[in-house]
Amino acid sequence: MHERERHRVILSAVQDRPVVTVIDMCNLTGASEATIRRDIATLHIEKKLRRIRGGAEALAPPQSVGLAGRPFDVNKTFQVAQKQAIASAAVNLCADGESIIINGGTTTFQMVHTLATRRMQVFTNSFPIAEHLLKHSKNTIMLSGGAIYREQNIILSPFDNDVTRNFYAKRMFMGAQGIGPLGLMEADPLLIQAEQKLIGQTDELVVLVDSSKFEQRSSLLLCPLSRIDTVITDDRITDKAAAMLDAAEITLIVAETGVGQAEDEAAS
Amino acid sequence: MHERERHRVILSAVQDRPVVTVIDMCNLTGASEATIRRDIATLHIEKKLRRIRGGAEALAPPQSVGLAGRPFDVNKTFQVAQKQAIASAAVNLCADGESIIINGGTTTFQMVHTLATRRMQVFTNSFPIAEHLLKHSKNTIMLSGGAIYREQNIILSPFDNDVTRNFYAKRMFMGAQGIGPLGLMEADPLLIQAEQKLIGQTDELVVLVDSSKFEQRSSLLLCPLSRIDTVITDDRITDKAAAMLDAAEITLIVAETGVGQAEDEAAS
DNA sequence: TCCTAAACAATCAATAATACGCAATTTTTG
DNA sequence: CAAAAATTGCGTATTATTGATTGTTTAGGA
Repeated sequence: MHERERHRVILSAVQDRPVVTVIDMCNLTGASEATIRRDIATLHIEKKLRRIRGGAEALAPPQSVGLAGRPFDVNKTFQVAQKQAIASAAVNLCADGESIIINGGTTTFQMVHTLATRRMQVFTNSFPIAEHLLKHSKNTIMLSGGAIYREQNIILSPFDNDVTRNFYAKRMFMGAQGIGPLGLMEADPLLIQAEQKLIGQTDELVVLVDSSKFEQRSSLLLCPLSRIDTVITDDRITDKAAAMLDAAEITLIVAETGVGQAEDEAAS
Repeated sequence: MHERERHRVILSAVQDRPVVTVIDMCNLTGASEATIRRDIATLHIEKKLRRIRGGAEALAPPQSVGLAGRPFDVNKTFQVAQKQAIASAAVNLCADGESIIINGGTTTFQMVHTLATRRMQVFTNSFPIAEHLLKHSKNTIMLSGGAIYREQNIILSPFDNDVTRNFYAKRMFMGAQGIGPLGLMEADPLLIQAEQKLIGQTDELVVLVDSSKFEQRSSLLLCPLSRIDTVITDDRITDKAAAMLDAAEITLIVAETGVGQAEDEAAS
C-alpha cells in the first residue's frame, strides 16, 4: 500500500472515530508502526489531524461540545432578527391545544422561544427543536423516528411506514432554501426527503422564509407554489415577490422586524 | 485505555452530573487514582472542567438545565457507582462497528460514558441517551419515533408499524425494576410497552440490574428468564440469585465496583 | 480543640510509546 | 538495464506515561 493510500485510510478512520491508535492503523493498512508514525507525523504537519500519544484524533470536532451540528450553528446566527420575527408570527397563528408539525431548520427553530409559553402538540423531525421544547416548555412533543443526521440536525428514516404516517396536523411549518415562481427550493437532498415526508400529513402548509430567500435559487424543487397556503416573511419583501405570492393565492404575512409587531394576526 | 479516551469519558460523565468523584472515574476508565487526578488536572488547565476536592465538576452549570423529568434525575444519583460499573461492563461486550439497541433507563444511561470513545450504531428509545451520545460521541444514533414521555424519558409510539420494526441488532441492553424466578419485572406499564417492542428486534438480550434488583418484585412481568441471555450485575449479588440465573442457563457477568477492575479489556 | 479518615502530592520503578540509525526493498530516472 | 533515490521495516536507545508507595494536607466529627 502506497503512502497516499495510507494517508487516505488514516484520515478516513480519524474522521469517524473519536481516536485511532497506531496499532489500529497498522492492522488497517498492513504497514509497520514506524511507517504509520511517520504518516501521522506528516499529516500532523499538514494540519490534517492532530497527533496524540498513541495515535491521532480529528482536528476540529471535539471543539463543538456545545449544541449539536456545526453548520446548524453558523447558520443560526445569520439574520436572527428576521427569523425570530417570522417565527414569532408563525406561532401566533396557533392556539393552545392545537396540533402542529414543525419541519427542522434554522428559521423554524426560532419558533421554540415563543412556543415555550404554549401548551400544544408538536410533531417534529428536528432533534434540537424537540430538545429545546422538552426542556423549556410543557408542550407535548412527538418525534419522528430514524437516524439522526448531525449535519442537518434532523431525524430521517428511509422507510415509509414510520410513525410520521400516523400523525396528522392541521398546520405544518417549514423553512426553505429559496422560493420562486416554480415553487419551494431546497439545496440538500436529505432535507427534501424529510420535508416531502411531512408535507402529506397536513392541510395547511405555512412557509417561513426571510425576504432574502426570494432571491435564492437552488437546484432541487421541493413543491410547487400551489401547495403552499401561507408564507410568512419579513418587511423587506419586494412588491414583485408579494405579487408572485398573490398570483398563487398564497396568504402573505409580513412580520415586522422593527418595534411594532403587528398584533392583528395574533388570534385565529 | 489511552489518555484521550479517558478524557472523553471524564468529560462525558461530568456533563451528565454536576460532580464526579475520582473513584467513579477509576471504575469507569479502569485507570488508577493517580492517573485520573492527572487527567482532571490537565482538563482543568484546559478549562474543560473545574477541579474540586474529591473529583471534578462541570464548568458551566447554566448549561445543565437538567435532563427533563424529575424522577429520572433523582433516581440517577442512586447507586451510581454500581450502575456505572455494570454499564461499563456492558459496553465492553461490544466492539466498534457493531449495532446495538439500548432501552431507556437509568442504568443503561450510564453506558453513554464508555460509549463516548466508541463508534457504533446505536438504536434507542431514550431521548437523554440519544442527546448525550449525539453531543459527546461519534456513534451513529437511531431513534424510535413517537411521543416523548417526560416522566420516563422514553419515546413511545402506540403504533406497531414504526421504524423500530426495521432495525435489528445482535445485542440489546435493558434494565428492569426487578428480576426473579418468574422473569423480568417492571413497574410502569409504559416501560413494559416500550421494552416489549424492542425485545423482538434482537437475538441476544442483555439485562443490566444492580444486585438490589434481585430482591425487588413488581406487578408486571416483562418476559420470562428463558428469554434472557446475559445478566450483568454488581459484586453484591447473592449466591442464591446467582444459582437462579445459572439454572436458567443465563450468562452472569459480575462487574467489580471496588478497586480491581481486572480483566475487562475484552473488546477494542 | 484535637483526632481520624479521606484526599492529595511527590517520588520512583515498570511499562508503553516513540525516535533514531541502518539495512532491505521498491520505485524512479538516466 | 543499472544506478540513484526514496520508502519501508527492524532493532535499539530514549522518552513519556502509568501505578504503587510514601508522606503530607485537608475536612469533618467527637
